[in-house]
Amino acid sequence: MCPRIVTDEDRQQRDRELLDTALELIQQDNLTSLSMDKLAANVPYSKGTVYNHFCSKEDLLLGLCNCGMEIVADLFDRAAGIQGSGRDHVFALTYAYLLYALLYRDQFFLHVQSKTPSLYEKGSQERLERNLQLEERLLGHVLQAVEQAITEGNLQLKPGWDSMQVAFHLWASAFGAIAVASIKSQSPGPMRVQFKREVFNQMALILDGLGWKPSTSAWKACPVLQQLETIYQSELEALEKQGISLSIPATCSQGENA
Amino acid sequence: MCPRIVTDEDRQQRDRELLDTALELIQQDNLTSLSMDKLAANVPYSKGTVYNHFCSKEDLLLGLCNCGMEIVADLFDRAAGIQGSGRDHVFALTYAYLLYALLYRDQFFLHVQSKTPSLYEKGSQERLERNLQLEERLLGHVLQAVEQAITEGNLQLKPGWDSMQVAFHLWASAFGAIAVASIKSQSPGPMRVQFKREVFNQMALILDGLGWKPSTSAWKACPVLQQLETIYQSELEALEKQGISLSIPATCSQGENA
DNA sequence: TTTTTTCTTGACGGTGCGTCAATATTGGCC
DNA sequence: GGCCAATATTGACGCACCGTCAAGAAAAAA
Repeated sequence: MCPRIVTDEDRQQRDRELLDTALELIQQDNLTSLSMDKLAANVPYSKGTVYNHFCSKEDLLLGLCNCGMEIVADLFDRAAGIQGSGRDHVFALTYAYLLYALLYRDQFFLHVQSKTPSLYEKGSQERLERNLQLEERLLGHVLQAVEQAITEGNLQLKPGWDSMQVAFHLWASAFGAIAVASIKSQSPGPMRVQFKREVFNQMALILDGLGWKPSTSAWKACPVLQQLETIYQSELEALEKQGISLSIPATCSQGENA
Repeated sequence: MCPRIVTDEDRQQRDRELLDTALELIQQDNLTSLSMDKLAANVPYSKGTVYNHFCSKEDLLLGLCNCGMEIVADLFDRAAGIQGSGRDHVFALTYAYLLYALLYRDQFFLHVQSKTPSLYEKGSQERLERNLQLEERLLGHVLQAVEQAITEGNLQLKPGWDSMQVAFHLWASAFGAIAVASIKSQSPGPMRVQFKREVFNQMALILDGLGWKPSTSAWKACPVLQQLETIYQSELEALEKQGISLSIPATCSQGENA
């Protein structure tokens, strides 16, 4: 139809088209059932052309992962816009990340896989770089919240620590809690804990451990939750359609160890 | 060779033989390169017989995951045997889990995957049950440390909390930190944090957040580390052979927020 | 020895990944 | 317009992998 004139917009647009179709296929079935042939069959291009955009299946997965990280970046951007303390912003980021994990579970776990040799060894240079960029951008939001708390005077770094370390701990802790919550709430076995609620409790524990003031109980009353339910209204509605509600923080058991 | 007499020991023994060969193949290459044909080719049985033991590839992976969990269970058993406070035991369990993740990375991540529909929907009933049993056993060790701390008087549960919740947070936090550490220390991108060391810092943060006494600095001096290096001597040597050292806790930056 | 039961085998169908020679499309040139 | 070169597209092909199953082998029973 239109060869030779693909070098710019066209290419980007078809990239998106392919990724969007792939995402649809994932949502219809699941990630493991996605195949390059299936993608090619559901798109007005042939397999060869698909391989012109993604050098391997792993590269496609990397593309989907990056797609997801862009969604998170957008959620984080909105979280950064709320009115509130550094601690409020940590809460907002956690909320956003949990929202993402519940809405896009496959892509959430792709984020881990993208760091694994089996993926990144077969991804294109271009997409790997984008992956690092996006990671940087996400971590930047966390760092910003940490530094806000420091300038507010609510957080004093312990000797030998820097903000990056703090950001790392916040990230790792949120990831762990959300991963376990996301897994446990959809797998067989005993369900002894309200996992989604515990995500926020865990962040509170970390913050308390860091000596990050004010203490946890502030979350209950503060108007951040209402702000969040406003800025994430469409995402929350999408979640409700899937039968999942996220009315956790209001009933969050609080750790009042001032 | 010997049909009809397979109903008991024979079957178990071949199960192990198959799993052991599969583990060898994984260590030679990697998890993704493992295939049922390859396994059958490296074993004195045919593919059909392999499928007599594992109803699908996913079932084999589940078997490998269980294998790994048994290793962890063994490490945890040894950790439970050390002399020390509840906090020391948490430290020891963290140490053991990190050791496991570094030595058997693929199996560590299989533990997550085993909770994902794409795996557990195709696993055999038998192996799924065993998986839950093992999970129970591992969590039991964490619970035990929590309850030891409570009876010692070092940990007082906040109102509305129970030991299971505490164990969940310890587990999720350790998992997150170790996962991120394991991933980041073997993938491209900036390396701004000594990830392995931070695993212990993160646990300290959680403990501090829980109000779990005594405060963190105790780890540095306590004789637990020496005990650990004794009971995990062979594992540490195996790790060194791979060029990874685990001399972290001694230089662990301590959070002294009593 | 023969029959029956149990276990093993590997060839086969179906699917997925990635390649590449053949084909189609377009821009430039005469 | 007609022709050439450069580029994009196609889908059939080779290879690997998963899971099955009819045919066959081995042991126990008769």
